[in-house]
Amino acid sequence: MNQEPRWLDSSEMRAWHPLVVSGMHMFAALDRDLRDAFDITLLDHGILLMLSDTPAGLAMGHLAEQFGVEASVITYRISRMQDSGLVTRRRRDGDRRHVHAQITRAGKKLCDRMGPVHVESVRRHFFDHVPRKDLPALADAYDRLYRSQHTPPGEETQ
Amino acid sequence: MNQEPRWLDSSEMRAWHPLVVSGMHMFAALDRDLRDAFDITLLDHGILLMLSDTPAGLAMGHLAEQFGVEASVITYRISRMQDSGLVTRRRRDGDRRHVHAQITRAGKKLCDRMGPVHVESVRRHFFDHVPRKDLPALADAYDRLYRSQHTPPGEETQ
DNA sequence: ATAGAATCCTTCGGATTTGAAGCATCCTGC
DNA sequence: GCAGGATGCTTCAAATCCGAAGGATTCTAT
Repeated sequence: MNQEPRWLDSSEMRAWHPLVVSGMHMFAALDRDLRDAFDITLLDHGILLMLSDTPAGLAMGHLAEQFGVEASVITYRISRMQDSGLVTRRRRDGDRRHVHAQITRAGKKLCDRMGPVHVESVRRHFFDHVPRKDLPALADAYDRLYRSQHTPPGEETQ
Repeated sequence: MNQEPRWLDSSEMRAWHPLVVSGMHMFAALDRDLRDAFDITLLDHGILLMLSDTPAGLAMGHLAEQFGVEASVITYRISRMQDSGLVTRRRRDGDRRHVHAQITRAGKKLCDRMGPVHVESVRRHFFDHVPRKDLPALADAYDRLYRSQHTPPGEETQ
């Protein structure tokens, strides 16, 4: 225990500082653009997008785990979006502890309206500044990161 | 005006979805680890780190721009960290509108204590899951992104 | 069967973030 | 000089997020 920490080497350091700073910057910018145009949060946008891919609905806990926020945040966000008519709550048969959030027709409609604006935002704050040649490595790296986050430990197939 | 939006092609799409979702997830995890261990926010940690590299202090607005948050957030955070004795406010000679935040000895000390814990967190939530071969591309991409964010428009050299 | 633990969601108080409004200081053109 | 605008920071109300506590449902071991 209490070993010498595994400090970053120069190669990692060179990647890390810009990644964390410009990452925070980028997420803030995407959030601001969505707020300005649609009065909606980047988190809400992500939730809606995920729900629009899953018409059967998703459990609250699953959404919380996806984005790494507390369960109470999802409860709150789904309630607000329910007030706006974008999603509904539903208890499916089976485990009655689960509550599934489901997108409504209005929610889908909003998603469609947000698409073009958001994709422009994504370009302006990310892709326009990143050379194409780096994309495969980015996709590879984040794909692995994604799987590591969303794979229950001890279930890595690979 | 009002052209067809520049949708993401398949290569971009494959990079984007994991990037945004696991990015949010990762930042949340880093934040949680720092809160658990030091009762401090990822943003505060970033501010302290940046101030520890600049003993002369930095203007509030400069910090806000770095992380892409509202100026009022910096005012609030610096006030709280001032209450904890981690930073001080100082008006330098010259433009008396500027207020410079400056790290204290206690702030530096906390930075030193956080270092080993945070670097482990960074490894666990990022580098441990990203192959080394992708690092150069990541560094390149985020370096360009960083410069695009922190370069006043019309001042791009090269 | 049933008690106790585990899981899933919600509620609630406190802390943080946002965005608009306000104050002080600096710059510009006259 | 000096009025008007621009810039930098702060203040304030409202929205959001966190984390602990609570309620309901399911699982596990006897």
